[in-house]
Amino acid sequence: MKPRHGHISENCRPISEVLSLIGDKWTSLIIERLNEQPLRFNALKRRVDGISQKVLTSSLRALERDGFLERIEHPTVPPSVEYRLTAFGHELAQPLSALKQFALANAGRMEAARAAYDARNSSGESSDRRPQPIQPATMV
Amino acid sequence: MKPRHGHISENCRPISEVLSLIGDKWTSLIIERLNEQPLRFNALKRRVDGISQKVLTSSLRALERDGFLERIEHPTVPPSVEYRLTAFGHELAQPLSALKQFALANAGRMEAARAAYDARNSSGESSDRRPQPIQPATMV
DNA sequence: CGGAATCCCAACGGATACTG
DNA sequence: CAGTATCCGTTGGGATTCCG
Repeated sequence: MKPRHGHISENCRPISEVLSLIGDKWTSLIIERLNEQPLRFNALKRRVDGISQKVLTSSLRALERDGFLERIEHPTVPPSVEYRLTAFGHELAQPLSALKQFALANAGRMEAARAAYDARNSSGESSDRRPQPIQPATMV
Repeated sequence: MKPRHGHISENCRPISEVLSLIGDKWTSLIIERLNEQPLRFNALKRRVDGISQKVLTSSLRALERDGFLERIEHPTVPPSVEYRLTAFGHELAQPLSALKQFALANAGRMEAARAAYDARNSSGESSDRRPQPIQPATMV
């Protein structure tokens, strides 16, 4: 995808580039699926439930551009296009998988921490820091 | 930060949550800095060059909410607030660091792949954004 | 089937300005 | 020092339509 992360100082660039690539809503899921097996466009789309055609296309292009996957066009009728991770892509999938393992293993802790935080601060909030109805902070 | 990633199918949720937290422009850099040592607000801001106070604040809040860091307010004058990763936060820093190592080790390959891709379809433009101007500053 | 092209809006995030 | 509050441009990405 695009370098959503604007200008970043020299040394942070690589990590920022990778994160701007995989840190979006869908790309990590795409990599997971393709790390299992090569897939055709619509097969992949079906397995990444909820993704739009537009976003899938642009995500695939971005991954292809950075060398993480290859797009193989079969000259058949109707058209058939296969996407598969390159060796480089499978390498990327590893640290990404580690992050996923962490996430799965600690989902409970995160949720608990959130619940505690939200209980601590004002009343119930679930997902986000919002405009926040300002409150008489301290003093029960 | 915010769950920028909308609704995602059940089993992918944890990874999407983590990525929506750290996958933004700045959070991973914040975690890196705090993984080295606890820092006060402005010290941290100085070390994450270019970040705005608003974004730093909201990022810190998000990390605090998920239990990855703690905010320690010292009742001094002038005010002094220390941010430090929790044990949980240091755990998160590990897979994140692995990703960074991958990024650093393969920055060249990515750039080469991009150059090759862009050369290949240099019919005016690639499907995505060009590289961006960069500024000098601090580390990763 | 595998896209490209458009439209559109909510959000991310930068730049001030102000405060305890 | 460590934040809040706002205004506002930019971008991500969903929905829809059209094409080879």
